[in-house]
Amino acid sequence: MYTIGQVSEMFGLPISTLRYYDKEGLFPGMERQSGIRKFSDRELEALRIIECLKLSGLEIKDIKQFMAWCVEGASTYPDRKALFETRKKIVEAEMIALQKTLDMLKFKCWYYETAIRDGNEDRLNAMLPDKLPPDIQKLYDNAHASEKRK
Amino acid sequence: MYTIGQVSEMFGLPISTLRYYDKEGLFPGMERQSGIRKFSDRELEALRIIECLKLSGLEIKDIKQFMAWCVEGASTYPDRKALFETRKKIVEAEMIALQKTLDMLKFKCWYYETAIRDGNEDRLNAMLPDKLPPDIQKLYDNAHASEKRK
DNA sequence: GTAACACCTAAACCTAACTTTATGTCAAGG
DNA sequence: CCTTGACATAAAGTTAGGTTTAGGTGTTAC
Repeated sequence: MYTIGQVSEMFGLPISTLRYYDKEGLFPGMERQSGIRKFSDRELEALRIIECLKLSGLEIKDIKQFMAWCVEGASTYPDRKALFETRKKIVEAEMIALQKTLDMLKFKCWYYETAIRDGNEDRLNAMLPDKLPPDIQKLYDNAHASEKRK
Repeated sequence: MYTIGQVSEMFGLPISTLRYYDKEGLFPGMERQSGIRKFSDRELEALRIIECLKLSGLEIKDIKQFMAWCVEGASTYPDRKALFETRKKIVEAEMIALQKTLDMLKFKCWYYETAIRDGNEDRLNAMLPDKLPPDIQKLYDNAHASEKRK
């Protein structure tokens, strides 16, 4: 059993955030001792899941729904599974988008490195859009690939 | 040269958003004909870059700074390069975090699939935290890996 | 016995990135 | 001529996810 201050330390989260999460219903059935919150292992595990779900882009109200399902019992297994399946698809799509973004960033790093060496962008402009060095061309093409023809 | 309505169509962005971007200084030096915005190829390219930079997590004010650097000329190449280098590092870190999140999601999908088959979580609880099937164990371990011991 | 702490609540405040609203200009069509 | 539609502005409103503030309680340290 931990106090809110201890949990704040453990997770590196402000106390105000933990209270906000509680107010939003993210710790259903958390114990209290004369008004003071008692975080048990169940709440710590909940917090770990909250951090993951937040990273995956879930909103607070959806996390609250998930926590409510957990309390409700075995009848909500399919709902919980569906939630994770949906998230998985979204995160997979996000990874692909992020890889594209990363290729754009790598290209831009090379671009400005070259511009700095040349002192201008003339040579670069002459290479664009399809006479770049092969490895750079790959980055450029991936970064500029349209989603339409997936 | 395009009107704001045409650009809105082309990029699938609301007109209000384009006007907002303009107000925030994301199209420095955009032409006007008797008050009406004229989007040239330069603004379209800017918009493409804006979309990428937004995806990479950059804020509007930083994008504005970048656009200002572009207008300023060759003396700002190092600033622009530094911006992209920083972004690159951040996105790379994000990819790793997202992979961890994805492993957690995959684990949870398996978890609830199993719970549905069993009708309860008893067998699952008995397997946790280190007697899971090997491939699942890998997901679980990666998802629960602490950042502290990187 | 009082000061320092750690906890509590309700409610106001904050920020980013838009969106909506209210009001107005201007050109073309019936 | 007058309505429709696309453009314009300034300013207010919205939403999520917190954070801050103001005021109060309860326990331990000196």
